[in-house]
Amino acid sequence: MANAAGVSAMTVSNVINGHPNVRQATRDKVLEAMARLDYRVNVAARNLRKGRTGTIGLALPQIDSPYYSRLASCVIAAAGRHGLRVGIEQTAATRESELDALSLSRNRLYDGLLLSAVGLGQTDAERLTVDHPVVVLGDRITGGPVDHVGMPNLEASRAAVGHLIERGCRRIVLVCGDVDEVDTSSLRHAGYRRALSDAGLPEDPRLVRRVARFGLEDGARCARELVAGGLGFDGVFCVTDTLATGVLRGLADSGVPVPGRVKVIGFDNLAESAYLVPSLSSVDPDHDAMAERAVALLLTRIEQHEPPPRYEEFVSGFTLAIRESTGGPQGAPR
Amino acid sequence: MANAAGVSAMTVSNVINGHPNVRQATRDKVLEAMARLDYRVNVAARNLRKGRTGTIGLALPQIDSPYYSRLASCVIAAAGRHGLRVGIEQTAATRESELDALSLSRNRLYDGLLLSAVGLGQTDAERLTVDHPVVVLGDRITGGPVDHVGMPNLEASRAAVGHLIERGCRRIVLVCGDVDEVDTSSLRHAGYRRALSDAGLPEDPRLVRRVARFGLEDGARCARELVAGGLGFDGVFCVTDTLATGVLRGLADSGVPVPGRVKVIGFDNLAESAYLVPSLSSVDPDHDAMAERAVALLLTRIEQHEPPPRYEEFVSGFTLAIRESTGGPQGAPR
DNA sequence: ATGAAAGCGCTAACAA
DNA sequence: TTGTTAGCGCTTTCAT
Repeated sequence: MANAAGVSAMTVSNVINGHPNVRQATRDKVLEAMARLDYRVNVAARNLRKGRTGTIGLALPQIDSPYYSRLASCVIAAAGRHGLRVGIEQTAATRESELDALSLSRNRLYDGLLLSAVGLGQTDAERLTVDHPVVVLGDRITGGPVDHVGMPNLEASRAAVGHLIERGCRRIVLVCGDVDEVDTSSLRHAGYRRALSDAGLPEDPRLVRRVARFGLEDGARCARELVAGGLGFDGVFCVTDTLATGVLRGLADSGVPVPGRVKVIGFDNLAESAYLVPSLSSVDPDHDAMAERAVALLLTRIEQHEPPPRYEEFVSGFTLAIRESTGGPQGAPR
Repeated sequence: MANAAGVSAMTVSNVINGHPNVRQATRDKVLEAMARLDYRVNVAARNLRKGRTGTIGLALPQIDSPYYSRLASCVIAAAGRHGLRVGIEQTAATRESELDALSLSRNRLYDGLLLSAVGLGQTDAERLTVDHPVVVLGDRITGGPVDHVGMPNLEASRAAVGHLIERGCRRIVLVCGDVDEVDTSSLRHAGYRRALSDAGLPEDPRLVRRVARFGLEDGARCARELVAGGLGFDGVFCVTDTLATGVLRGLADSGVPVPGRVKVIGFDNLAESAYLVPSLSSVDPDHDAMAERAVALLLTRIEQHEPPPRYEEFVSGFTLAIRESTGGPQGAPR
């Protein structure tokens, strides 16, 4: 390539990287040769030389889920704005695969890792203080010793349940996962309890329903069991929209009208939620802000390779999207 | 690293790559040193030397859609089975970005590219015969000169519409995109027409509804307009489940009972479809088979770098998932 | 069974 | 402004 343009490799490099000290005539000569030979830089060689790949890893349980695919989309967009590309690693929510994803960065496949932790817990946090940048997403690991970007779990859940109460619900079910560890379920459980106590409503532990996984089928089954159990309830707060979608279906299976007899609200505000019948009310966290912050933070850590003086903790804002499932007026968006 | 183990770099390399000619004692010595130093291979250096990255690209319009995230999931799984990783490129369905994705492989970031073509058309097919392997997915480019993996569009659409007819529908709407070019819409349009003619039903061009995009909102709007238009129809075949989900919502907005007055069937069989109210009947193509075939084919092309003697054309099988929206018995899966 | 030499294609540092 | 030198860490080839 350099020969073809009649210059040195260095000059070609300077042209490609837009360095200033190249005469226009030389630049043109190089560009012409590049076009003529259909030249492409060899990224592998550049990576080796620079010790950077320009790619960050995003480890998440499964891309094949409305929530995570949206997260991925936001992260890819944010990374693109910073000139980075994104490699996706699916961990199936297992602790082991999440640790595997870490070592991929150590292999210098990635300059840094965004880890959506589900299998790892707070006790693993120290394993994440490795020699390359890591930013943790999700609710399992917070407060260091690692940078973290998360959601306003407690406040948003409190607002969601508060909304159900405002709409007249008095016996409100919480559909969540295991609440014994610090994670999404326990934090949102805390918000649920807070909202009840705000309103002076009693807690009935039988109304806290735990599901093993956050799938559509789990929500549907849970709702059918709930109705069959004959407990009596007039509101349901689900810790994810996917669960809530399943719950709506399970309630339909059981002949329970929504929002007539039971009101339902979810969390995540998936695109699909606005188009369900009835449309699903939901907590809408600021996904874009989270992704942007996570990528920006990771990039900072990549660029200054000393260990950070202090660990960053970012929590996004949120709004409530009120729709038919809690008696809101709206059908589908027009 | 080599020094630490008291051997040459070559021996370390042989151990890492599992070459046979290493004495057990030597191997142990190396493994011990690797563990002690927490050694990781430098993938960039390996890539440079080998001229391969072990990563394939997957270019698709947007990861943030139930259909494409599922495709990605299947492809990542299939690639994993073949020891490859996957880089995802979002093209926003534009022709330009799809061509960009091509040059990323030329940069040797990827060993080959799986291109889910939406912006490119048949006339661009020749631009895809480049010096690195490409397999095209989707319905825009078929029959070479490039390898292609696709769906049984005509037969599956014919079966879907045939099913509506069996269930008593006589005036069946088709919701699709532009049918003037060869693509998903035109192929499924052909299947629709075939099913009508199979049954001796007349075609009414007013029942063919074109939408600009395949989003939830497009389906919903289309359904509302359809009802408002007062045409009279008793069945709807949508070319994607996302459109169908929107249509169900639009019909609900218009007070039209499904399946009572109108029956609806979609295409793709998304996970969500089984949990809608009513649950959505759909064509279920074999996504896993497509992904597996596409990755296997790409790998073949990567390994034998001569241009292929002939271009491969793979079409997956399909089944129909019959649910409530066409009068099927099932509610949500139990 | 192990090692030495060479070089993949690029760019940082320095020299001209 | 341009070129020279060197080396990133690995693996292919060939020698021992």
